[in-house]
Amino acid sequence: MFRTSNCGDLTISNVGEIVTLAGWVSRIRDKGFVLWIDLRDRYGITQIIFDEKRSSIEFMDKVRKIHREYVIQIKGKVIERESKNPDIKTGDIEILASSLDILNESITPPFTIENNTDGGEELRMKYRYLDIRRPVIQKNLLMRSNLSLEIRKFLVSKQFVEVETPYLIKSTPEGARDFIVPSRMNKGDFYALPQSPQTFKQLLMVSGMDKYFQIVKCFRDEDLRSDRQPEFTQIDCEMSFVSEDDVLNEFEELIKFIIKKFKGTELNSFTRMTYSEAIEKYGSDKPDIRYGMEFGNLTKVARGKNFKIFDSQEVVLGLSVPNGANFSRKQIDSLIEFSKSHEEGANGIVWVKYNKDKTFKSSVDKFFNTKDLSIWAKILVCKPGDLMLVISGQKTEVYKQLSLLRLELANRLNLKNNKEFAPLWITDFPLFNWNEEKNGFDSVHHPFTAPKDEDLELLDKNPNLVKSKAYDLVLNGNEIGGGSIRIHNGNIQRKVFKILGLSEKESNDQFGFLINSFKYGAPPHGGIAIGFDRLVAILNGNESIRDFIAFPKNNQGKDIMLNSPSSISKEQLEELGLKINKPYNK
RNA sequence: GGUCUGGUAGUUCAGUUGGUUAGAAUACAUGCCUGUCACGCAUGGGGUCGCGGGUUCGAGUCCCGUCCAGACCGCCA
Repeated sequence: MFRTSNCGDLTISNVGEIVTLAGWVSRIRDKGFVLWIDLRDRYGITQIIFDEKRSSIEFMDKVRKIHREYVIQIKGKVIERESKNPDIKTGDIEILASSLDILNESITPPFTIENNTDGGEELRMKYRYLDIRRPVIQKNLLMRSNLSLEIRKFLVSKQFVEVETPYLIKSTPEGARDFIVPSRMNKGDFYALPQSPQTFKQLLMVSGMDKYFQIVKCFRDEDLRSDRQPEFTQIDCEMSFVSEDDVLNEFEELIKFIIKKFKGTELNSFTRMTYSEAIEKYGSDKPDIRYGMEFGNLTKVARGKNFKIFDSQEVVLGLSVPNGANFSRKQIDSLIEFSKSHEEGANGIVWVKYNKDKTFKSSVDKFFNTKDLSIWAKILVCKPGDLMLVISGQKTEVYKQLSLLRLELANRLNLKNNKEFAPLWITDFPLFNWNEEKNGFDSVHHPFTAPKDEDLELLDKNPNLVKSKAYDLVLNGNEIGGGSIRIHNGNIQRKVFKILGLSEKESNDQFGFLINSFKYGAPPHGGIAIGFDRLVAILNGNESIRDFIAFPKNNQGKDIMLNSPSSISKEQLEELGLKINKPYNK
């Protein structure tokens, strides 16, 4: 038997027992007369003691051959420590070793295997198997495992059925780029990896599966971010005979259940906000509502006061910074600098301090008197002691700029509370947006999203104004899920494809199977997909998802441990009927 | 595709206006240490300053190119 206990097991109640432990050598503290080893495994750390008085000299010599990350097996007696360590679970005891086996040696690891490692990102990824030895990463993966288990339990209790859908599917030019897989048996043809199991889950509804879910890998060949990987995991769900409210309620319950289970927090009903409301108030379709600073529209009241900049611009928007009146000139300048530094940066920011003594001090005192500024303060819900920041310009740009400024302020003022969870539903997205480049409409969500019933007529007249039955789930300023009620009527589906610029032939080639299926009695249906990686990360107060994925890829989509992607042999290429263009043929 | 930041010891970083033998911490090795737990103390080894070119009497430092990494924009139905 390799071990009778693990390194997190033993406590004061085990004193006197003879035990065998196995694990990795985390730390060695050699005091000469006595030597301690911190033995580590997934379950914890147990201190092993080797003592000159109680062990032979030969044994001590053997012990001194051990180094960090050696895999050792220890037999010994559990004893109570003379000086205890209250910081760890096993801190009251130690093992007085009587025998030692070195199961495997280790060269010196390239970085320290500790929660506060000295290793940089790249090195950790190259030696990810060592990185995962760090308790903090193991904790993340463990949490991920538990979370997926609890989600499965919840969904199954709600009569969802997990169905696996294929990974080798058909490429469609709509939406994100596909990862492409060449077919050997059908030379010149290609599979694509799914961006999501979207069409399959809809077909499962046509099949009468009623409630489907899958915790599933999805693939998108787009550029990465700290919260975006080319392959990622979604909690993919679909339900039949449901309205928007039904889906929102069901998954609100799921998120509440998760946060209660893992964070012990009881959440109230989620805020629901239409897309246009979110833009009006926060300039973003994924606002972080943990802190206020909602926008106010000053266009009407700020114009006509001879301040030419405002008079000449489309909109004047502002927000109020809590306790901002004591900002120094330098702080305000640096905010203005920040705003300018962005690509679509603001030309300038007008600031107004609403002092504690209810006087105003502003950069536009020449143009606006106390009465004017009091009106601004009312609109921006600015209290004495706060600071108003005002931007003017072209509408969409001002919203963007002010939204960026709001996020920056939250960072600078430390307004993001990691322990707080502020979920939010965004509803009533537009169905289409205009794509200047292709001079045509794109789906905001995806082409299977149903238009609002009351907007059906607008499909023909003015697609721009059509609202959809789409919704996003936002948590602390991160989009963690999105879905919609789908089109289940072939005619409407065809019409939408047409508006998106697909010919009859193209839509039949790409989605004929789906439109056909609708002819056989498709039930009304809808669903949602929740980003599992992001959910795990955010539940742990982290916006980067890499530390919650066992083997993530880097910025360039590379796995630097495997050194992938990589070239393939001539023989493989031939077998697939592929030829690589010169510049890429290394 | 673009913008910004970085690349110096195994690792994380410092390195002034271009000027002597490129430093610190940590890791590693050796020795000491009667209760450590980020143990402590002493000693020691360890460098293609990412790579290529240029300016200069002289380049880690300045210039050009290039590669790599990270953050962001575009992109992500």
